[in-house]
Amino acid sequence: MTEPKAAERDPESVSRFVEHFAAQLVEAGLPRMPGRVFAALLASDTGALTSAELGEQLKVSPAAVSGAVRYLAQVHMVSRERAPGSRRERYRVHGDQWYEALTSREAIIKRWEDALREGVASLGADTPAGRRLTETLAFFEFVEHEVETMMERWRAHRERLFGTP
Amino acid sequence: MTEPKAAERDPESVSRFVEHFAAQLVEAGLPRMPGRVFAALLASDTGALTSAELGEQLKVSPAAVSGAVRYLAQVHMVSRERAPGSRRERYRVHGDQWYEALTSREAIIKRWEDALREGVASLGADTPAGRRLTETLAFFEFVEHEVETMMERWRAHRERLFGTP
DNA sequence: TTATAGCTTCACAAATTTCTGAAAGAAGCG
DNA sequence: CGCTTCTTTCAGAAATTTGTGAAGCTATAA
Repeated sequence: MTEPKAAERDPESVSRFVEHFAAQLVEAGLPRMPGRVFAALLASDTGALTSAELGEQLKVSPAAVSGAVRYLAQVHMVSRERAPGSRRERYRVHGDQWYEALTSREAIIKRWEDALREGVASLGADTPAGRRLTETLAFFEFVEHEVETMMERWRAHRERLFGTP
Repeated sequence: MTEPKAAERDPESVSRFVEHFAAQLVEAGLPRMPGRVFAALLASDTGALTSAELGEQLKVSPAAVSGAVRYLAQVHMVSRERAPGSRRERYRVHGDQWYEALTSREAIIKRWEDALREGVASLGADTPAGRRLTETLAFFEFVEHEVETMMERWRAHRERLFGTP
């Protein structure tokens, strides 16, 4: 073989996946750079990369990485950690953590509900439009609760599939 | 009273709700104009409006309405109907229909799954990264199924709340 | 303490997205 | 059959979003 023993990871393959998956995330509403950063983390072996590594792999400036990571941390899709005694920050995707972030999106649902309640109040609960908004509100409240129990079921299901984490 | 007997709907209140709710939709990833159009339909008494009505209420050109509606129809959030014998098109938000559109987003999930499968294949199922992707894939497959059953539960729940549709 | 590696912030340039006006295309109606 | 009314398409203007380079901060290390 001409290949060195380790480092089986073909950067090209990795990149192809990263860009492709990122594209899907973007289509689902995530801004581009956060999408790429997240995909890169997901495809990394350790599940964590430093700012520099991300910048190099994605061919973007430190500033871009910084912005993307800030976004991802804000929506709880990654966590930042700092190896004690190094000013290198590393960003990690925590399996569970981001499923929660993705599915719950609690904040968003809550805000929808608020907007709907406001609408019902100002249009009148006994008008046709008010009734429609009321039903929509009920739907979101239902979903909110369902998602919670779904995540419990997921944890059980996962353990069954992959063994206790 | 100085108010005429009907038409209790204060255009100002309606507009306030429309813009506020649309803003939430936008934040969740919907393009702006589709968001506004959808909110306007949701807040209408009949649940359906014509192109002209939408354009007037939102103060936008027919072209903008056309584009927005095309988008919404494509993702099944509204349906178009044409009163027989009029070239006026009207757009309707069908309660159930759009919940499904919102939650299922089948196409999107499917594409995520495809991208993940591709990643597992090219990174190797027995690498750490491959294992992470495999688990993520399992999560989506799980969610896909759960959403389906959730919608069944919703229909039951709704009937309990509002009576048979 | 000072030097320095590394992250962040900011102003601006580039690319993308979004809306409009104008013209072209359907479909009922006389 | 043409007229009229409505919708769609298209090119371009306007606004927004994204990413960069450079300067500024912070905290480790010497």
